[in-house]
Amino acid sequence: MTGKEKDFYQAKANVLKALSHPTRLWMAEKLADGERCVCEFVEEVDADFSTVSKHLSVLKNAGIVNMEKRGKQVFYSLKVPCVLQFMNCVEEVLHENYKEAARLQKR
Amino acid sequence: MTGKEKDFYQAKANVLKALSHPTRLWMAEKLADGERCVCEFVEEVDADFSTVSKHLSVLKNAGIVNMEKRGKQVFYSLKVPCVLQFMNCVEEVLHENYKEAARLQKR
DNA sequence: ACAACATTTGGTTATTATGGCAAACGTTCT
DNA sequence: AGAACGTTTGCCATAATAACCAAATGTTGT
Repeated sequence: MTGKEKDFYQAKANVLKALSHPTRLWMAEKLADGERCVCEFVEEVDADFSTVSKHLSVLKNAGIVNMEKRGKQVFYSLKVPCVLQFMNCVEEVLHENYKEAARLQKR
Repeated sequence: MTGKEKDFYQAKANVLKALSHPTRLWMAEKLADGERCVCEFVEEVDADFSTVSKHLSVLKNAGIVNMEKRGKQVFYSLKVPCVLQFMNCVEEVLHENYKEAARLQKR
C-alpha cells in the first residue's frame, strides 16, 4: 500500500465508520424518508439530546447528510442517498452468518 | 427504536465496522482478485504479522471472509463479494466532499 | 524428536469513541 | 431586555481499538 493509496483507503474507511454505529445507521435510514429535525430523533432514540446531536455531526462531517437551520430547529437530510443501497448486502452478510450459526448448532 | 430493532442495527453496524479500517478495507478489496495467504498481506501492508492476522480475523468474525488452512499457510477469501459493490458509492461521497471543500476554498 | 516456518494469542500501552451532564449559543416570542 | 426553546460544545469517565512484542500453537520436513 503506497502513501496515496493509504490516504485513499483511510478516507473511504472514514465514511464507513460514520455509518458503523447502530444509532447513526438507524438515523441515516430514517432520513431516506425525508428530512428530520434533531428533536424528532431525540424522541425516538433513547439518548441524550447532546448524544444525538453529536451522532448527527459525525454523519455530517463524513459528508453523508446535510444540515439546514430553520428557525429554532436544525433539519438534517440525506445528502448521498446511495449509502443506503448497500444495506441489502450487509443484510446478506447477516443472513449468511445466521445460516452458518444454525448449521454449527445442529452438530 | 425498539429492542429488536436495536439488535438489528447493531448487527448491521458491526459488519460495516469491520470494513471501517484502511488496512481491512484494502485487504478485502485485494481478496476480490482471489484468495491470499496471510504472509502475502504482511509483505504488502507495512505492519506486524500479528496485526495483519488480527485484522483478518475481524473480517472473518464479521462474516465477510472465509479462511482455509492448507499446510502451513492460511488462505483468506472473500465470502460475500457484494461488500465491495458499494465502494462506488463511498467514493461518490468522497467526491462530493472534495467538490465542497474546493468550493469553500474559493471564497 | 527436533528445527523451521506460518499463524494466532496474550499482554501492554497509546489512542480514539461513546454518552451523559452542564454550560453556552442562537432564535423566537412577549 | 428577558424567558423559553432547540441545538451545540466542553468536560469527564468509561469502554473499545490498534499496534507492537513475545510467547504459544500447529504443520512440515529432517
